[in-house]
Amino acid sequence: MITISLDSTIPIHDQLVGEFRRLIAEGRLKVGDELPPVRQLAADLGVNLNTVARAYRELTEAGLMSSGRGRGTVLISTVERKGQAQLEARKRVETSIANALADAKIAGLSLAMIEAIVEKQFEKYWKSM
Amino acid sequence: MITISLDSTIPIHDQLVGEFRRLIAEGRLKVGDELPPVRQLAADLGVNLNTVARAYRELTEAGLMSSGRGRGTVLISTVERKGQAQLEARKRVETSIANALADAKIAGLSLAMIEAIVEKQFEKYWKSM
DNA sequence: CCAAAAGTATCAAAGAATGATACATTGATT
DNA sequence: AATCAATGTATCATTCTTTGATACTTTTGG
Repeated sequence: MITISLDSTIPIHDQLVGEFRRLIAEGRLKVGDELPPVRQLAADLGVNLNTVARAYRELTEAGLMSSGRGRGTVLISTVERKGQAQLEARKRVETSIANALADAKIAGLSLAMIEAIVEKQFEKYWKSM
Repeated sequence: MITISLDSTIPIHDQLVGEFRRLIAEGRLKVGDELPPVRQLAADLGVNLNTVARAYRELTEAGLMSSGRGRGTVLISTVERKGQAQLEARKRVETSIANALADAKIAGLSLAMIEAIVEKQFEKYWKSM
């Protein structure tokens, strides 16, 4: 369900945050669902428990999860509409899309193929709504 | 023409590579165009010349630029269709798009707004072709 | 009430990014 | 041809980030 790349240049905790946000956006994680304990997920992935804990902390600070000693970590929201966060999100998404499309174009992918990729992702997140 | 954020979590040399790839994809950098000397761009941006040099080196290793002492750095290609690079690019683009859309959805952006953002970027790169 | 399980805190170690400085090569000017 | 300025490159130090090892605290279940 969660996959990471140990030899990627992007930090593991960032990858983990991305994976969980993906699961949330896909609707495969619902409010009330419990996340695996940090030790268990860390062991499964072969990383340190602090790395997983950091990901959980960032998700918690984003208002998506709630963590507590002994209690575990649970999803409490699937959206973070924190006031002006939407404006920042807009810019962030814009540059992410721009970078991805530039990457694709320079790699020589055809316009049709790129459109297919984008369409596929849209359907993944908004098909059943 | 090139803008970076000094307090972003993403490394400056990565930002620079992204900026140049964007300029290439937009068609604002053409084959034969010379890039600014590392010292000049570094001074303009307020960073170390090694940071710029590293970005140039990565772009050179990608087959897009050609650098040499005394000569400077020049754009030699706008595409890198290195055999199996397209397959890797496909995956990379797919996860980039997935992450961006998940980010947007969780931030509470409307589907219409996200579609507008994506459409705008497509036009930027493929309008005049 | 106790023990197991969970997240948290602290500190060390490893690695990456950035900076300071010196070097080597090219090209233009004379 | 000689020289010099301009350019990328190499080397090393420094700072910051990430990751790891370990101990601590809190909750829950029996």
